[in-house]
Amino acid sequence: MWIEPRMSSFKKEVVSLLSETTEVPPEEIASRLEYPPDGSFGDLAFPCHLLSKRLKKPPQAIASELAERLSPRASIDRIAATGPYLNFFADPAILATEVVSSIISQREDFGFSDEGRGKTIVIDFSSPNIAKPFGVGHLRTTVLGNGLYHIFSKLGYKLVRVNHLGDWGTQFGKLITAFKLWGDEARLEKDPIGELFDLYVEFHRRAETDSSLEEKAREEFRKLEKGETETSEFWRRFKDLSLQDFDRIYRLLGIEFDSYAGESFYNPYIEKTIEALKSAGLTRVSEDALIVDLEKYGMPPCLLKKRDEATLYATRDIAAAIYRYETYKFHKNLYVVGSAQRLHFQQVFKVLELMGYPWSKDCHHIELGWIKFEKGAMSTRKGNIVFLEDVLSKSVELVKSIIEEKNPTLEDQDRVARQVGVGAVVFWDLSARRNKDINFSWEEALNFEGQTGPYLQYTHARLASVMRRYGEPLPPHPDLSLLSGAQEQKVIKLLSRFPEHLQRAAFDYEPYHLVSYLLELASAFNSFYQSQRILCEDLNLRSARVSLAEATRTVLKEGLRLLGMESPESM
RNA sequence: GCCCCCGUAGCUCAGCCGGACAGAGCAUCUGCCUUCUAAGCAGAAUGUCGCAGGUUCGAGCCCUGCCGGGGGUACCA
Repeated sequence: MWIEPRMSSFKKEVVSLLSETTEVPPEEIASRLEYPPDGSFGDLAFPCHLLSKRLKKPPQAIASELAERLSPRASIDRIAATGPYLNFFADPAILATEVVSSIISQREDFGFSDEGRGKTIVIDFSSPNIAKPFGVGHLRTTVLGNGLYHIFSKLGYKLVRVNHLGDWGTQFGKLITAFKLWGDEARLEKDPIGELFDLYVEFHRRAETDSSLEEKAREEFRKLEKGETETSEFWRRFKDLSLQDFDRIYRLLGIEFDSYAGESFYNPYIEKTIEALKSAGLTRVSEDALIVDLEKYGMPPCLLKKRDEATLYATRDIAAAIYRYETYKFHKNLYVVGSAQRLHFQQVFKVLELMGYPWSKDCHHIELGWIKFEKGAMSTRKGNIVFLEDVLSKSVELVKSIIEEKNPTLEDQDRVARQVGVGAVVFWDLSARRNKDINFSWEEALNFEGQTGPYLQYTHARLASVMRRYGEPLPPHPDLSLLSGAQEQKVIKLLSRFPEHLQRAAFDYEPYHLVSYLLELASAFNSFYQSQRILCEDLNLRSARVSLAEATRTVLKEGLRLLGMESPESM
């Protein structure tokens, strides 16, 4: 059960009041409290169905009885029964003062927690395959992993971002074979990824009719694993060229890694790992392959070595997990990888458990849905793929033309276009829960209206603009109790919930929770903005509203940062 | 065959632990820029929550079966 670790003083008050009178433990009360669907019902609701069995009374009676007995205190303004619900209303003045002033004073640290102090989380994400183009399909793991990195960091954890490059395996045998047969040296220099990609597609096309190619590829990979010079040279070159290409994309997205230890990195640890498995009596030979039998656990066997002695990715993942524990002593070890690999990770984690590692339970596969095309799935092998770089640059171009049309005098247009263009694509990817398959369409990924990244960025720019117009230091002692209007209160209530949404996003490994929260916040603010003037005549009210605007700006900006997006000051 | 995920408005998706009338955005239609950025706001319209049973005071949510889509199921990752 998810227990919310931090509460506003209003919620604490409600919890303790209810707990005292009903003798239900505070934790249970806290976990049962709901936000009413509509503000007119109240700010927090306690469903009395829960007590109805114990007290042998209908919930409606319990609610009205409790409403009679309980008296409001401190930050609780009013208590009322509505049907089976007991509704609590927060004191608007106290709430406004508490929330706005704490955001103003804590600034971007608002929502920070030290729950993760002294704990390390290893997060494996992005992990593209060397020598293949970086497709939109790779966006999910990259953006989601980066989001989780920011979110957990904010909760005080120390994060180790690992880019587990796919730089090993039979695919390199294929590439080397193809390059030897049909490679174009000059083109490799000029357009490395393009050349390698075409060779890869060519290989698979020809392999359909020529089965000797697959055999040649396996032979090349065997040479690579043995460290033969000529083969290793090819590999090294392909890898370096690819990394340069990826680096360009990571810079555009503002993503960094702490380690690029990919599959090849663990090569020296493989034999040791296999020996450990053997001496633990876990392995056996079956159909000429070395396996760990997992039938007892309802899973197919975990393959460690193929018939031809070459290793598989399960072997490398086992070695990598052990390495990561020994190196980082992680509290959690996360794999942000497509759900297609679910069984693979179940097998790997089970093998680690059988090896006697108690930390195997701290390894989690953060499953992701696919990015699909209307016309069937993407496949690198078949060559139908949309390059992420094309999507990003198209988006940036489109933003540029919109700026020219809407805000031609804007300074630093290229920079803003990049921030907004990239932000739109990043946000699009985060705009559904992570295990959902999403369809790639240019129209949707490059939409800038409604629930989109640019909408949030625009709201931020608008706030920044108001603050510029205000042009003075923040008022030192605003009377925040003046923020009693319905729209102001709605924004304030949402601001107060930022920490819990953050917490929930971390708990579920689901940045989407943060996404939907930010949309709600932006919408509530825009609603307020449209109907009330912030820089109004009444100076006391102006001070209070400016403070509210600044608090909203702070939370929006910080939220966007956590999602890996920038917040332009104007756009 | 077996296992897993998904099915909610024309489209894309929310719906927290079973709880108040099933909600947003896009698209469509109607208003609002001489006042803080209209990439915005206000409003209208749109539903057999895949189908059939069951559990429950109460089911979009839990259980069973079926239908449809996707994925996995020993030498790709």
